[in-house]
Amino acid sequence: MAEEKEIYESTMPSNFIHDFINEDIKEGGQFEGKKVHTRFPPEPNGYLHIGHAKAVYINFGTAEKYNGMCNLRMDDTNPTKEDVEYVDAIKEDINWLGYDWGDNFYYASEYFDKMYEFAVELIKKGLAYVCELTPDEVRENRGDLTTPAKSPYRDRPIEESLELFERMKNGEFEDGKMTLRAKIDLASGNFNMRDPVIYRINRITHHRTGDKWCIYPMYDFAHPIEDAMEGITHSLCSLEFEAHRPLYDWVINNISAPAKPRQIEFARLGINNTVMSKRKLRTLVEENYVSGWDDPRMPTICGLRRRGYTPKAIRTFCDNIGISKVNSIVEYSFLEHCLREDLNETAQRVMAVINPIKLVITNYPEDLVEEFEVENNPNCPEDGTRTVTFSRESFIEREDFMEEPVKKYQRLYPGNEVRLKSTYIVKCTGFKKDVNGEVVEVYATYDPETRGGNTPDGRKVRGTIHWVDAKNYVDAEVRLYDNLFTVPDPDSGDKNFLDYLNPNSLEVRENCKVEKSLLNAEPQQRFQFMRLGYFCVDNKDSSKEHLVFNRAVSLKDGFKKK
RNA sequence: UGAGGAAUAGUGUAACGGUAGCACGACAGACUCUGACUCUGUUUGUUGGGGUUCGAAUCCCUAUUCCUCAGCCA
Repeated sequence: MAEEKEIYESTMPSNFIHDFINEDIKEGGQFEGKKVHTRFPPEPNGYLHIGHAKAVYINFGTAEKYNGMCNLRMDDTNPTKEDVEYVDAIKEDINWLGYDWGDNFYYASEYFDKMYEFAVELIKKGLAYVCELTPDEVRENRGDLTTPAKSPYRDRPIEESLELFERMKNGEFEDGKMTLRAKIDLASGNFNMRDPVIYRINRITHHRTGDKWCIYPMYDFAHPIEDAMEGITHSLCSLEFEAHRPLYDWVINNISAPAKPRQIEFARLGINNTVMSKRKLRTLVEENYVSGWDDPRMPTICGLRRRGYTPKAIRTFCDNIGISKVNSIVEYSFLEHCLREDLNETAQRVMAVINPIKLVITNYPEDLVEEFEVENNPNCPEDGTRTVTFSRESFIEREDFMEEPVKKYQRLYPGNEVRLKSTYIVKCTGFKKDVNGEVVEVYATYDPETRGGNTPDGRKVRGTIHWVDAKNYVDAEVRLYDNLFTVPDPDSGDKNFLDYLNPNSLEVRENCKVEKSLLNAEPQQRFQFMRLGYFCVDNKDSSKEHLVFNRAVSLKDGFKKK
């Protein structure tokens, strides 16, 4: 997959975050003279999806634009859900998207010692205390929108908290028995400030630190420290952390922080007809509604990759959806547009028939086989040509013949002429039906004067259809995809999102006929099947013996909609 | 009900007191050996109500709607 890596020049349009950064780095700004330093901090507990791609784009893209740096950091402060399995997958996906963190790869767990020290510092300053409330009791004492919280342990003497915290660390108390809480403001309208828990006891083997720790810091305490330790200037995150910013700043301002990063929040990405939450994606995988995290219908990065998406298409998508603080839902068709735009430039054209029916040219010699040169990409003459063979019998799409044509139909029907792409003009003379009344063969005659598909007499032939020589083809399996969900927003409404699953999101065509040139196709290679769409060689199931193609996206069809 | 955010064409996003623009979509046409691509044109918008100003999407007031927060998740 390394060959997919490209160097991009920054095309990132400006946005409100860049406005803030410009203020910060100019003369007199809080980061004057400093290099812009961002970070992308996924928790290694699942696979990255297109929503993460936006966050990756914003953090890495911003650093790139300002000639700064972006760290990749695994935010592994809660071993309960985390696993190394995800670390490598996350790295691969970010890399594939075209971003490079260089040596700046970190784990939040690297800072556990430092975080412990900072916690002790807070206790010593009288800004944190050990609390013995159970989770239920904490909830009961939290108060509500108008009444303040209660915390019976908040006046515990500093020395006592210091001792208890150390004993917490040493494993003297059972899980959940005690927490360390920051002493802030029990009456705050912002619940995050009502003496938030910053350390909990949790005896779980951590995938990095093993059993060294039985206490783990909470996100709100850990994250600002992680950022400060790495010299992050701008900590860019999504909107739901807005209410956490006062706490983020409180931590930074009350410990001996080596740096004072600035948190800026942006709206996360929503796309219609799919779901984006890790929990729901996990459900789809674990309950076998899809074949895995990389099922081509999934909005995961690995799913999109397998489907045939390109890093460039995803980056263009991010460039064009913009960055703001408005919660919005982007249309899935816009993502598809970005893919078509890229693949139209780069994908080689080939002919494939995914719903075959036999076409017999009755006046063509039985044993003649002709060769024709076909352009690989008419929009890109420098991509050259390839040779295809043509003989008396070909496969064409069933949809390209109609016994009784509908209005404006310009393909094959009795008496009508079409061009077989690059070869001859043929005229439909008849067809054969089986006992069920199903058309099984179409007959036509060809006009030898039109070799190459030209009309020396200047007559207009409206339709051009693709075909595959019945003497020279390869069988293939083609997988066609539709939206995973039938409604724009499966999350809304009273029903479970699973109730909106599209039963027809996957259609497998086993008996497809493709050009022989496709025998040399590599996994993940993308093509335009003429008139059908852009297809990608499946990176798991395809082999020389059994070719499998995924349709990444169809071509726009100006006919159907009329 | 407390706190914090946000409202610009169907969708997304600009305009930072001075002509509401761009992209996608839709529609119409041109071109075409892909009913694709490309090209041309059309369509549709500042949440409501007040105010300040020569001038308001932008500033002020007010109303409305939507989002986030009461995990020992991140």
